[in-house]
Amino acid sequence: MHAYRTHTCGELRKEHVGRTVRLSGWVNRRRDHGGLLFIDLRDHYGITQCVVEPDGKAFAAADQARSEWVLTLTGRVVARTAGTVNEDMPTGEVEIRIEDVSVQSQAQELPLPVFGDLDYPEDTRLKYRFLDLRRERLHRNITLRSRVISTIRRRMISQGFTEFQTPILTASSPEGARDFLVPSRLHPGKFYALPQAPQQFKQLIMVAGFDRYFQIAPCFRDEDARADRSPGEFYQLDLEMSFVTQDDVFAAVEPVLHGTFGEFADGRDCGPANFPHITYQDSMLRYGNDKPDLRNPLVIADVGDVFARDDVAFKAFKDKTVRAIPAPGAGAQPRSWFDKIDGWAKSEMGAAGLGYIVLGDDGGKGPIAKFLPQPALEALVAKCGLKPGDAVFFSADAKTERAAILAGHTRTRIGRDLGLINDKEFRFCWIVDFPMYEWNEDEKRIDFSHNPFSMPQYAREKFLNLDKGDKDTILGLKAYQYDIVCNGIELSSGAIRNHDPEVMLKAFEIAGYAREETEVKFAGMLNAFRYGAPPHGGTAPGIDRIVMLIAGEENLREVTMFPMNQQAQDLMMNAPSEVSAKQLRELHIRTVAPE
RNA sequence: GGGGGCGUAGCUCAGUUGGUUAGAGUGACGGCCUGUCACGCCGUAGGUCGCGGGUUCGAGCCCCGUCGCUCCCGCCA
Repeated sequence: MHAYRTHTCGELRKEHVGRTVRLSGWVNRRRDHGGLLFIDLRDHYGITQCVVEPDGKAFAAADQARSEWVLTLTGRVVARTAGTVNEDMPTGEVEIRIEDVSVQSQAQELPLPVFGDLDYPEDTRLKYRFLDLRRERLHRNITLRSRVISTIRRRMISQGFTEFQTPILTASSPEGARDFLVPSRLHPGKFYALPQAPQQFKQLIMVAGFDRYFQIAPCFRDEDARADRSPGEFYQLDLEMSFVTQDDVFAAVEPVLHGTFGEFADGRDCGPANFPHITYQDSMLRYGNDKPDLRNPLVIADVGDVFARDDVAFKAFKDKTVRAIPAPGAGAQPRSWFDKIDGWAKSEMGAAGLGYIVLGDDGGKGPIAKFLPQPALEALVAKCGLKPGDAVFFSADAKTERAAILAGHTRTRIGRDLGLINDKEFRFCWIVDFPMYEWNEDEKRIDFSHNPFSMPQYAREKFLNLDKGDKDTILGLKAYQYDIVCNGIELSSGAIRNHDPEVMLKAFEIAGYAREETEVKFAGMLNAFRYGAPPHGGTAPGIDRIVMLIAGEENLREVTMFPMNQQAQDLMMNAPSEVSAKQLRELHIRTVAPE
């Protein structure tokens, strides 16, 4: 007989009755009846009830065992009598009569119980991650993650993509997020950077003629965390294709994502196989962000012109962008509901507040209703598609973008509050036509608004002839830049790339990088483009976010095996940590305490 | 860097208007129990109420500061 097990804890059924078997696992639960001792033994595969009576020779040893001890139990499989069968367990028709107990490992009193599904504090869960991972929810999520990655690989390969690895130690690049730096021992004062994404490498792979690349790629960005943004590191399904238009990329990615979600949907509706296209501009207006949750039926309307009317005397909204967020049926909500929404906008969103109007059968009610005479109210109702019993909130700001963003948050808040969001569906869309540049008000200059390597949607000759005086034209330029969004989560960002060295130098010049500087910073890629570069493009869906959505979780930590906390610390491994003076000397590094 | 929430037993939480010795469940330990599967019953131990200061006759509760966790804003090509 094997030293540890003949079967797993999830394996035994009626047909095994009579066999002598050996199981190993953790004590999930112990029930002591004095005259009868039950031990539920758990491993990766399941749980099996084991039982021993006081006159059995194994009783004394079994009686010692406590939660989470690791035991090897040997005994005969017996059928449970009618009435003692547990129909909730796959192994519930049988149990093991314990004849021999071998203690492999003991456990101290647990800081985090494995049994049960209570919530525990995040820092405890992170410090004792190995215990949390034993619990059903995380164990299931992490296993799901593996299956999702496995199916993605299979789908990519079957579509003719080839997986390659790219360097982890590379060069820092300007633009984009803050880099993680690694000091060089051999080159004093110089640093490697961990890749924010294998962006340049995958483009070089296209220049190298490999045609269709993908990788489950680790990416590193030193930016502050969010629930859907892990601190430090995350994984992308990085992919790139040669000789493709934007539509070719869409056609390649849609079946992979839609198919993967469908495979694990478990009854949830994944929407159409071809994702609808929404322009960036439309998305900002109608949904108040560039990652709309299309499960939410609310649509924002621009109503600045209503408040600009001569017969409307509400000064606070004059000369401002005003966006209206409908709240269908909210007329039935108590006054406190409206106050709560308004208070939320003030405290959490830093807004001046949200005006609102409730539509009765005989006109509008609410703090600002009196400023709208009947014709203005009718115009508002028509624009927002309101009916009696509905309410409408207003987000107003002198800055259009601020008004739009507040409206977006409000749309989300109201959609959730009113229970309008169906959590049994996935709604995908492409956000297209992102602006190439944006105005940086703080530093009074033009910045790339997204990926600096994207191809502008503008004729080559005209683009090369742009100069500083064409600011309006430049800020109006769109790029072949697109995102995939699912249920309000940005899953993917991609572009048709700029493979023309002259256009690329010009693109950087517009964003304030001298030609010489661009030549140095992107020497490898620019140089490559001068030796025959195919038109190419791609995208990079976030693996962690895909798994999070499929698992129905709201936080990436629930689908990450060993996550860091919001302050980018690993509480289990104690990272980051101090290093020895010798290590620092070797790296030519001296630390300076913050002020 | 800024804002919101939380912090009481190993763990999950309650704790009224500021008022006697800070409670419950769970876990741990001991005892009883032959069919449980969140077993049940009895008992014992377990507390710097995150930390520091203040107000008060009196602070878990009020005020100020600080630390930790978390969510959000900034940031994230």
